[in-house]
Amino acid sequence: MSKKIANKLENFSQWYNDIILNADLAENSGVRGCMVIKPYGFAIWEEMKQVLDKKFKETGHVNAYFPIFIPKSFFTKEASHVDGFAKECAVVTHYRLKNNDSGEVIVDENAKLEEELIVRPTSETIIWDTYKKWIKSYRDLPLLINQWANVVRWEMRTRLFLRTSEFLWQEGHTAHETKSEAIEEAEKILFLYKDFIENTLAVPLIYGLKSEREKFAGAIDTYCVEALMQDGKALQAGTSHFLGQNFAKAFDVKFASRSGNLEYVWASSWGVSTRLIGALVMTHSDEKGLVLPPKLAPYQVVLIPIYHSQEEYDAIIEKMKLISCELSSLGIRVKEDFRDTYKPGWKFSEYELKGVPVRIAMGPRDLKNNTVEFVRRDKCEKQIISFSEITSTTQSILNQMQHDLFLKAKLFQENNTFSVDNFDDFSYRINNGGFVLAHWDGSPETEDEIKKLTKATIRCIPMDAKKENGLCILTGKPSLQRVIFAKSY
RNA sequence: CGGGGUAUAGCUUAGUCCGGUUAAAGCGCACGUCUGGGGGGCGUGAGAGCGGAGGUUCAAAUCCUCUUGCCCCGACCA
Repeated sequence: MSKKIANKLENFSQWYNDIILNADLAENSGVRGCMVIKPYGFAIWEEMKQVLDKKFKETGHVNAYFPIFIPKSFFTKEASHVDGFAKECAVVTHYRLKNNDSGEVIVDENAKLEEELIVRPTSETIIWDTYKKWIKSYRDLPLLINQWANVVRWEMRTRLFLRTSEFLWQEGHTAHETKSEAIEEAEKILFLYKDFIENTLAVPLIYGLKSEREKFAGAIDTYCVEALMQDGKALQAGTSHFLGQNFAKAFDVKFASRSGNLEYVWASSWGVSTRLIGALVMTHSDEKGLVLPPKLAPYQVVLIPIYHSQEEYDAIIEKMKLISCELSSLGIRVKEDFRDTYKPGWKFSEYELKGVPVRIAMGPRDLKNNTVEFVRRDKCEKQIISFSEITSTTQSILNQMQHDLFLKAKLFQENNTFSVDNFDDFSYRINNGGFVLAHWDGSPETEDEIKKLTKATIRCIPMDAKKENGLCILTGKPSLQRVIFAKSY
């Protein structure tokens, strides 16, 4: 092995970086805090986009595109929104360069913008400024729009996929006639995300509401889905916000209601980002490299010939092309790696690093016996199967693997979820990683104090949890239900 | 923004303390060859003037000054 992957238990961060670099998903760029998403990593994002986009369309949403630049005055209209983002905004102040006397390129100070432009950290403001023009009557509602875009948040410390200064995401922005419709929309999307992430990414989640401290700047309520990574830290995987009438009021978006009154519209917004690729890596991968759930794998099956002579090569390739056609016709994504410039062993390692779910190899021995060597990535066990079984075995293994990855991750999550009733147990569990269910008195001050003492934050307040009287682990004040704490990314 | 570290070939690093031939190695790359069921072996070769600027010296990767990038810790972070 010429490529080395750090031990996952000893150095999780290094392991994570090694997986991404060796699987060729992304790399750091010449721009501080920004990454290059390489073709293989982008292919995974494209798979995600395709599945999600279809779900959005099926639920009545349409795509559109809004500008990347937001005039500062728009941005400052919603007070809590500004507070939330002010410290991490990139600002465009000039529109021209020139050469100075020494021939260096400098900013032309005479080309200062009259009003600075904010590079969008999210698009609520520009979108609501636009919606004001679009919404006049209840007949214009609901307005259900999504956009696929990049956003910029000037982060102090960055990590590939998990936190970069620029990232790709989708953001949905909807406008509704009534409060309950907007809430219903926010919840609908929450469950759409949950379904997508659990069934397609095979990443098990917890879901619920964010606390006052953790919710989106400008929202009334933030719903979230959270996943537990293999190092015991939580990762926010998606959020959906009920915005109330906050943005409608800030941007004066009113509509004539059925009863003829002018009313402010009700809003939601929601998003998931390329961070999901980070979640995927940290949930399933192992010491050998990336492990991809079949539904998202750019290649679900890779075909690798093993041969000595040209005659063997020709005969094996001919057979493999038939297999390839047959699998493709079933909608299975197949990669034929018939290159003569790399050896079989090298290819085996390469596709393990890249997490391709199924590897089918065929050598002279197989050709004679009408068999292939079949290996599924998560188990890495070889089995010899006959030609006639290839399609059925592939189909069932892909399904099984998708299922098994989820179950394995789910089991990990369950084994690392604890319920505690006093602060000592709480600290102990938090330090060892995992989700910790505990009573909390509901005050932001207590949440802050717990964060200061243990670095744990409230990941979410479960929506479907049974009510249970208890005492706050920090203050001893009464509490009606447990909330979920964890250290997080 | 505070504390610490680091910068030498495409990559990973040695050399720096204590200045002295043509700056070294592994991986990768190219070519040849033997190979071929798990990143194979052997041989040949190309490739850097040591982050940048200035200084000390007969002589600087090595010493001094300034500067820049990156990494880690902290602060910060929906």
